[in-house]
Amino acid sequence: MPPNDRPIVTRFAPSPTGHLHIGGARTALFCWAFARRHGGAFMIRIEDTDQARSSEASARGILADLAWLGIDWDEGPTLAEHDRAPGGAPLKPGVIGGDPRGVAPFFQSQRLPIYNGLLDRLIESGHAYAAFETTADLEAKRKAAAAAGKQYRYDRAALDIPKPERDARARAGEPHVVRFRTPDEPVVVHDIVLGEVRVGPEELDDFVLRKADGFPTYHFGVVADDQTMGVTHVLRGQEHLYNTPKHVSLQRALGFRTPVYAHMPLIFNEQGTKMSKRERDQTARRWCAEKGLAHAPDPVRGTPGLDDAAFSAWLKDKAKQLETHALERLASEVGLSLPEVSVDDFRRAGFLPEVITNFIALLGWSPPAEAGENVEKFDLPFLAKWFELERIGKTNARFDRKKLLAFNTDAMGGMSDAEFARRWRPWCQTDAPRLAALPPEQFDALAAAVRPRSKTLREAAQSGGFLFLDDAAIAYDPKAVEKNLKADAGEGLRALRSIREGLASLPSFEPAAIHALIEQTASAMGVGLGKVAQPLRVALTGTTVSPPIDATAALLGRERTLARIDACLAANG
RNA sequence: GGCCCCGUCGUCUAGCCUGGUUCAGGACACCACCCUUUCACGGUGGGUACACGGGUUCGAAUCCCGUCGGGGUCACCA
Repeated sequence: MPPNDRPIVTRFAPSPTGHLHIGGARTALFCWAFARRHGGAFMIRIEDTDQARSSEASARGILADLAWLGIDWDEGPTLAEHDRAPGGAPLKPGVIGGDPRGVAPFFQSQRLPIYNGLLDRLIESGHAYAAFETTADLEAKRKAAAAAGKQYRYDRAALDIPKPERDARARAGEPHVVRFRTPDEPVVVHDIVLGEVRVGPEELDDFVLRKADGFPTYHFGVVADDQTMGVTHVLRGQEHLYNTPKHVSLQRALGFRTPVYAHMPLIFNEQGTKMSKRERDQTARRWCAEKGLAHAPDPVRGTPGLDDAAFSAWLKDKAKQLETHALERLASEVGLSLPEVSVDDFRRAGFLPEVITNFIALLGWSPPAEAGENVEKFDLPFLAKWFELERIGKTNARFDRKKLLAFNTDAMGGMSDAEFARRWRPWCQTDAPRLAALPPEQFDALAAAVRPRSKTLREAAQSGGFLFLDDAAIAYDPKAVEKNLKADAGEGLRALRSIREGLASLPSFEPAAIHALIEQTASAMGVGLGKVAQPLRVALTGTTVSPPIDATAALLGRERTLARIDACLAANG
């Protein structure tokens, strides 16, 4: 299947305009898996031709996200070990990336001479020409076409200018773009996933190859680079299907090979629309509108990005997006959880990288029967062993966060306490520093107490929150107090006083001893365990939910446990 | 709107290419029960799908056509 007998080279070519999107991660994963499966090379190329939106920081972030997922590249920008996000998938130590075949640079912004050389050839052979319309001119023409109910296509007005004059004006430095003279012939694309896709010449217009700023457009950059960098297989989302005829047509004009194409189904959100960053703003906006908020909630009101003017403008305009930090501060302040859309969102939400790669691999792909009956849980080596383009489906997939969560829960449940602690620590270092600062023995004990009942690393961290309450000023949930302390003529309070005595004189303040004491207390009172455990839980945490109560008390230690019971008795007794 | 792609449980999918072994298998979600010191986990059981309509065929989820539905795309963004 590889064209000729060249070794397979796949590439993932993100444009560095933000975080790595979950859909992009799947594209990268499939490119990676295909290369691994066939002993080929996987390359990263940064498509930073949009000077206004691209940033080096974004490129580095995307690289770090890929490495975190466990997707390594054979060729491309290098990423040093210390630049990888903590807690990522195990990858060989050292530097990822490099240039074994000598096809660098990997940033398109550094390949301008290559594009310009190719462009000269194209202009020379009459396949491309300079055009001088401004963006405003074109916009007007588009509007006019729309008003007339007609399909807009570039009218080739520039071709009416005699070639010598065109070239002279371009040479003289008049601002212009270079357009491709699209041949008047249909193009048939052979796609591994979709089959043959035929596009007539009336569908293709003379698209731009080089922008007025001298940078190539996506179409031109891709075609030039895939050829010069020896790419054999192009895997990308179906939203690119219509670009492919353009690329094939260009390849012919340039005498280039056409790589094998595979267009993958799209990933949708719960609402059945494309997953995008906007969703996060929409979620927050909807919430604020429902609450009838006129300005940001007090603690965050007026903080950067959340001043009254910005907030109300954002609230009214669906197209507006809050600055990332502002949006997240707002959400965390009001306890709203934003839908995750980028890999980093998922990382911070406490998902494990191997779970994410497993899950997204299943969006549009499934293992062959030979790999086992109904296999659904698998790791990267499995994917590298069994991945085939032929098994990529055609139908768009909805991203089901509940299923992802179930996968993550299973993965955490399958870990030993020690392994969990080892994996949890780096996450806490970046996302829950208070926990990471705990003494190692206490951290490990907390990890063990919290692991079996947590679905994500973040949830585990939240479960440990009780440790950081002020012993003397715990906020008691009124309903919990009523039900567990005051009901039945203060039965809970009696249990609390009784267990306090026992706790004070317990020789060893270990979970097992505490557990035994709770049992004794309960049986002495002639009640079930819950009648003792729950009041104690309310006293220690203010709520009815916490890790196992014996572990909770042991983690707190005798002194703080007694202090909290006394404070509770004082406040509610 | 033009062009194109897609259409199996609520969701992700297996099966479709090479019609019968499938009154359609798995997973998540859901419901019920069990377990239980909270919250979770876990266990057992359950309901739910071949979009619709025509063909072809002894026989269709599987092949063909149409309808409807969903999506993509129509930039000096990628």
